[in-house]
Amino acid sequence: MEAPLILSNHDLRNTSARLAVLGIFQKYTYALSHSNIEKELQKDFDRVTIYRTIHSFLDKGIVHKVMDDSESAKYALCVDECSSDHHHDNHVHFKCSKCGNSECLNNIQIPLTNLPSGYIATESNLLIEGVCKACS
Amino acid sequence: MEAPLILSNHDLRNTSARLAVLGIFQKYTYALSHSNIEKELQKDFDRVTIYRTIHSFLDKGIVHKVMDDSESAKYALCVDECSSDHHHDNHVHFKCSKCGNSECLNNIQIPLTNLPSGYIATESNLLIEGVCKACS
DNA sequence: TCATTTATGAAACTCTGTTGCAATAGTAAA
DNA sequence: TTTACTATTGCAACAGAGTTTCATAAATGA
Ligand SMILES: [Mn+2]
Ligand SMILES: [Mn+2]
Ligand SMILES: [Zn+2]
Ligand SMILES: [Zn+2]
Repeated sequence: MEAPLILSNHDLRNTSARLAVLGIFQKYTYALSHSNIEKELQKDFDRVTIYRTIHSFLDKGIVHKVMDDSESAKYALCVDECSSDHHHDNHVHFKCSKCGNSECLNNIQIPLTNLPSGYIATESNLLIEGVCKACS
Repeated sequence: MEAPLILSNHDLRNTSARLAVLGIFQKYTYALSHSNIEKELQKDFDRVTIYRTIHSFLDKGIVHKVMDDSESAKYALCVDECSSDHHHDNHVHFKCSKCGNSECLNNIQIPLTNLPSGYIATESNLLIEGVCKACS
């Protein structure tokens, strides 16, 4: 979908910072951190603006957080129709130990796990590490 | 096992900082961050010493990193015989959204997942969020 | 006890992320 | 198109996590 339409569909104003950041997310197939995005941007937006842009995308369901054992948070585009109310990101994340990239395996569901009695699951998050298709 | 023995078994010198930090890990059933440990310590050790202590425990296989969507890294004692060479921590981690604690469910194995061709898994990490036994 | 090696404390630093506030830009209605 | 309103931006200042360097202190084994 076109970036300006994505923004208005998610009740966000069409600003140049948001269009630029969204364009970068669309360009890459793996999860990006704040610093990845900052380096990739042509025009210099303020660091804080980039943080706020990521937050608004997260809040409106344009991106989701990708867990990773790295120090800084990473984010990737949501594929399904996500909204402020609900994220549909029950897929597996794969981190390649060669290239370091984390990607969403959108077609692979996280298996249900039998928990001990007394534990109630509401969300789950599976990160698999290894070697990705491009690196193997 | 006694703390001094654990240290020498893992080729670490018996220092007061390490004994104190190890004692704190043994006291809690959930994963701890650097700042959790710092607050819990009676004697004031330097922040850097605590960081270095955690690193040496991680390196020698006394603790393992516990993934969590929180900002700072958390660590918990290894149960099996872990070493510098290999961590045996293929268990599930459970984060309670009420108390905020992350614990190791050492008896629950992470299920194997069918990856697309070209992907090779070497490690996996499953974080389940919900309500823990104590809070439910 | 002594020599050697490893650990610690202190200071300075980097990187990530947040907050408050004044200036600016987007939007929808006139 | 112009206006008015509100959301967004840039800037500065801040807080927290984690690292590096180096001189001093403590642990270990001889
Ligand atoms: Mn994803
Ligand atoms: Mn664990
Ligand atoms: Zn790769
Ligand atoms: Zn709980």
